[in-house]
Amino acid sequence: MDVKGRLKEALEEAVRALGTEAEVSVQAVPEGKAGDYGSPVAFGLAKKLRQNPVAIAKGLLERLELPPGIARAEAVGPYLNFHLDPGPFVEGLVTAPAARPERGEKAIVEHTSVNPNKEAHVGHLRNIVLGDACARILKAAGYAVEVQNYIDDTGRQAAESIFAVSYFGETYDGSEKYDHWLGKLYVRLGQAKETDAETIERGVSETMHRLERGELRGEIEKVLRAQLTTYYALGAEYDLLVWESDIVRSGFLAQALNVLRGSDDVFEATEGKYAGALVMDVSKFLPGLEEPLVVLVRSDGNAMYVAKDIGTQFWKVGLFEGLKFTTFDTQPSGKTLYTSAPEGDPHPDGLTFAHADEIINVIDARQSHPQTIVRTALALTDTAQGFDSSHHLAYEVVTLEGQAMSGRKGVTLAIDTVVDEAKKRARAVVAEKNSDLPSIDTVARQVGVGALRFAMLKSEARRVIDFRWEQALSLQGDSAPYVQYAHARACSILRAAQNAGVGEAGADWSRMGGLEVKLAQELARLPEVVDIAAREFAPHLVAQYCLDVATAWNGFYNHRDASGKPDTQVLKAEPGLREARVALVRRVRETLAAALALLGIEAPEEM
RNA sequence: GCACCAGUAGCUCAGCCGGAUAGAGCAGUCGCCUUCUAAGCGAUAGGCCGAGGGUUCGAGUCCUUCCUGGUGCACCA
Repeated sequence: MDVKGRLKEALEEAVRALGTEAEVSVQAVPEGKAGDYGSPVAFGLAKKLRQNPVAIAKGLLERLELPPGIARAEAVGPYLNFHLDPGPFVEGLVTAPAARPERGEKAIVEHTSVNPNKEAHVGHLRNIVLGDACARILKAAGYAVEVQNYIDDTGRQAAESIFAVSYFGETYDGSEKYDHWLGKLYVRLGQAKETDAETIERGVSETMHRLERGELRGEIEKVLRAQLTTYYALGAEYDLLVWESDIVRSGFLAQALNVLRGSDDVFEATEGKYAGALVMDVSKFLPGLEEPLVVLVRSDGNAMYVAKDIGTQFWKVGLFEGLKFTTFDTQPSGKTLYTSAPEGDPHPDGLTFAHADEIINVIDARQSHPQTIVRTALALTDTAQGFDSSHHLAYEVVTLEGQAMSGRKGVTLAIDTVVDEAKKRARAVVAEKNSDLPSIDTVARQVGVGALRFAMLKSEARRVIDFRWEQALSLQGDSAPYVQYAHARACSILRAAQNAGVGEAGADWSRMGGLEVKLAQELARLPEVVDIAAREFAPHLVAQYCLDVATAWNGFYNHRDASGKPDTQVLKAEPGLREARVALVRRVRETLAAALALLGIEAPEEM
C-alpha cells in the first residue's frame, strides 16, 4: 500500500483509540502550509465528542503511530499535517509496481455504433474517443473489458444509401474512400426525394426488407470496413461487432418480451390510444411523466426500436443466449475483431461474449430518455439483474465553429478530413521545431491524433464542445502535445544518462529534498486517479491528471535556486543524487506514458 | 407544460466523499536559452463561483425557490 493509504489507516486507528469511529480523509496540503499531507478529521469528531477540534487534533497526535515514510506529524490548528520522509517516500514510489490487480469482473463498453451508410463525422469522433478511453481506463482499473460496436444494418439510413447506388446506377471506381462515396449518394438521394418521392420510398422500403433478411450483408460490410479504417487511424479497436439483423434473427426480442410479460407493468392495452399495442408502464421508476406508457410492440405487430434495445441490453446482462460469432478482421495491434453472424460459433476460440458485471453504453445525451426506459425494463424483471450495473455515458453534442452539425445543411466534417488536417498541421510544427527528426511522419501522426483525442477528452462529457481547428489542434497549453513534450523531455534525459553510463544503481535516497518529494507526490496519485476515473466513467480526470504531472515535471525541470542557478539537474548532480534523480525521471516518463495511454494517446520519445 | 443537463477570470475549462488562501490554458504585460528538448519556465494582472434563501464549525461543492441557456418528452429510428 502507498504512503497515503497507510497514513489513512494509522489515522483511523488513532480515532479508534479515542473511542470513536470516523471517515478519515487525507489530502495534499495547500501551497504555503506546513507538511505534505494533511487531514481535517478533527473537525468531524468535534461535534461527536463535544470537544474543541484543536484539542482533538492534539489528542489524535498523541495516539498516532506514524507509518513508515512519514517523518513527523504536527497539529496546525484543527488540522493534522504530516511531513514525508523524503528518501523512503521517493524510493518507495520509484519502485512501486505500476499495474493494478485484476478484479475478476467484466465490463462491456459499447461505443462508436455509427450507421453503416456514410463516413463518420466529428460528431461521432467524441463518441469513439470517449468510449475507447473509457475501455482503456476500466482495463487499467482491473476489469476484463469487452468493447462492442453495434451495427444498425437494418435501419432506414443504411437502406437509403444502398438503394441510392442502384437508383443512380453508379459504380464504385475506388477513386475515393468507399464510405465517403456512399455518403454522397445518400445525400443525393435525399435531394432526389423532392421530385421522385414515390419510387424512392418503394425502393427504400424493399431494400429494408432485404436487409432484414440479411441479403445485403456484403454491401454493409463494404461500408463497415471503410469506416473501421477511420477508427483504427484514431487508435480505437473493438472486440465485437453486434449486427442488428443478427439480433433480430436471434429471437432476443421475443425472449425479452417473454421475460417482461411476467411483470404487472407490461401488458397489452385494451383501450385508449394504445389499444392493441404491448405497452410498459414506467411510472414506478419515472414518476411525473405525462404519459407513463411506453409502446414496445405496435398494434400492427411491429416492434419499436426501444424494444430491440431492451433485448440487446438483456443479452449483455446475460439473461439469455442465442447469438453466433465469427472472426471479422485482424486489427492494427494484431487483436482479432469478432462479429455476430448468422452462421458461426456461440463460443469462437472458446470465448464467451456478454455476461457483463458492468455495462457502459456510450450514447449522446439526447438519447437519455430511451436509455432510461431500457434500464427501467431491467428493473421490471424478477431479479432486476443488471439494473444497477447498466450505465449510460451521456455526452453532449459537438458543434462546428459554433454551428449545429447537420448533414442536410452540409455543416459536417468527416473524421478522415480532420485526422489528415491534424497530421498535416502537426507535421509543419514538428518540422519547424525539430527538423532533423528521423521519424517525422510518425511523430506528426502521434502528435496530431493525440491533440485531437485530447481535445475531445479534456473536459467533462456533459459539456458541449464547439469544434474549432485552432483549439483542437493547439500544440501548446492544455493539450496533448504539452504532455507529450514533457514525456519526450524526460526521454531525452534518460537517453543522455544512458550514453553517459549513468544508471539507477548507487542511488543515494537520503539526498532527496522537497522538490523531489513534490514531484513524487504528484506521480503517486496515478492509481487513485485511475480508480476514480473508472468508477465515474470520466476520462477527463485522467486528462487533467496528465496536465498536472507534466506541469509538476516541467516545474521541477526548470527550477532554480535563490541565486538563479538550476538546482534540479540530473546528469550534472553529484553521484548518488544523480542516480536517484535518474530513477525519478524514469518514473516520470513511465507515468506520463501510462496516463496518456489511458486516453489512447501515444507518447513519442523525441519531438 | 413536465423532466434532465449546464451556468466558476474577457474567452475555453479544472475543482475526488463538503475542508486550509477557488486553479489552469488562451488573450494582455514583464522577464528567463554559453546549462540534460524554450512545444518549456517564472512573474504580473484578471473572480458578488448565475441570483436569493437554508443546512453546517466550514458551501463553488449539499437542500430549496427563482433566472438564463441547451436537450428530451410519437403505435419515428
